[in-house]
Amino acid sequence: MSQPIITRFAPSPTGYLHIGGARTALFNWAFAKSQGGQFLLRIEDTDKARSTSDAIAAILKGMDWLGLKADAEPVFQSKQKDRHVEVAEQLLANGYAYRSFATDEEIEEIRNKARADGVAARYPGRDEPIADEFLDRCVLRFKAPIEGETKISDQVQGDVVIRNDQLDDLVLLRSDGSPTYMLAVVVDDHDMGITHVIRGDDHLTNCAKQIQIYNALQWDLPVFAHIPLIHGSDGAKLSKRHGALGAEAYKAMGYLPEGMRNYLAKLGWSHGDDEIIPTDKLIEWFDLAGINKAPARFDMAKLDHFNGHYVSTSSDDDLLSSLKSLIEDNVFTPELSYSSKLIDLDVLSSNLSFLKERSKTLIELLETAAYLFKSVPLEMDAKAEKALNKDGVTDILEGVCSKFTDLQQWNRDEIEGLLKDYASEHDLKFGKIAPPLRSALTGSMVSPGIYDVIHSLGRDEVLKRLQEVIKA
RNA sequence: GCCCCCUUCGUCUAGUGGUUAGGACGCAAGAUUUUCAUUCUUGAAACAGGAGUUCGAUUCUCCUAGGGGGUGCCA
Repeated sequence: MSQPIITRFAPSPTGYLHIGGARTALFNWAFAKSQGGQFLLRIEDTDKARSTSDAIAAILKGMDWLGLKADAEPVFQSKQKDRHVEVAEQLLANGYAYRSFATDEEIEEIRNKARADGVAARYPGRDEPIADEFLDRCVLRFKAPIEGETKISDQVQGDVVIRNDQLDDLVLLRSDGSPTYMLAVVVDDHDMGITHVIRGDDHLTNCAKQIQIYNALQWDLPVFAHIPLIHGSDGAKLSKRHGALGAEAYKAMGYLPEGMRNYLAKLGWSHGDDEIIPTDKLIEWFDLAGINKAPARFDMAKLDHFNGHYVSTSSDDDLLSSLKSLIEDNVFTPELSYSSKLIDLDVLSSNLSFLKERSKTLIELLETAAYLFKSVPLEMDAKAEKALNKDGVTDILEGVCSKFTDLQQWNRDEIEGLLKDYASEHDLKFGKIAPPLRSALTGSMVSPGIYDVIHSLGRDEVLKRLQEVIKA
């Protein structure tokens, strides 16, 4: 039996779960699932000054929304401190680390000199012991090899070779005794039995340093896969300006986790020409070989396209629960033109079949459904007003109104038949009667199909809205 | 500065020495239609540049340019 695959997503809790992090998490999750392995979550909070509990909560919520469930409780790196220190001391005992002290000015001088020489920095204490008086102010540095080179065998980047003289003596333990990220990742990945490290390629150079630590510890290396970063639409680093929002923000904008997953999966990974990749296919198809080496740009228009697909193909039940969750959050005030308090979930639920076909996001869907929750007198926009002011409109509305009153069965087919009959009886083109009806019923010239509108409103409301316009 | 990575239509990508360089989003035009959206059809649109290697390069090598990352007692 082969060794089970274990991956992890290891965000630092200094902000929300942004789009790049979400994709890294998705890749780790998809890879683990595709291999029948486990996906773990580790919160890298070794920098206590920058870590916040709000960020932890946001990341957890984001993961949850995206449907990326870890196979175990999250590991908090800060809680592994003792183990990190233990490993650091082992490194010191074996001659792979040294205590170092230098003032900020001295450090800067050392770096400037190293930079001028084109090599990485080395620090006091490396070759001779540090004076006793400084011992309590020392950091513990890794004594990185100077000769030779370090090779990263990366599943995405291929073999990347970096000369050892380019890799500096990083800090393992800060002067207050706390472990740094560089030490902690190595120890935690090892202790958690991580077999595949899939992360952003901003860690590529660091990876070489980490490999040196693995070697000093005589630990086996995990498989590395450094994926390119996501850029904004202008090619620059992703920022708030172009979509580097938290996962929660995408939920608020009406995106579905499925749509997000599909879009994110396609951003930097491909499976031939396949575009629509539902989650079960993603799990079936995902592989490291399909990951692209070039960075990708974030494109909202394509996200919309994928999302629209999932909105219109989701079952009404699934859609309703997403809608409920969105409405409960009540975070879309600026997105929606009316108060979410007016939304009647039962009404919404029974009309999802035609609403979902024309919406790319849930917000769009709710916007399309707005006419359902308005009450007379309706606010008319300019174009609707115009359609109602044409000659003969009142006659048409009155005629249709009385027909509606007598209609036996209030269903779509009957309504369609009624309207068509009315049109032919009065020798009117359908284009003459639909616009004023649409205006009177929705206050707008843009709406779902007129039969759906009429049917969804119900007889009472239809008559009420028509009469309101007729008497005006 | 030094080190590392990247470069196919506007965008996401397929491609792995010989293809009319394919698909998707978006865009344009047309069809359908009661509006909008959908759907359908059609169209415009790419191998960053330069040297090699080769009978033949989008594909292999090198250089240049551009972009990104690293170079922290951040992760």
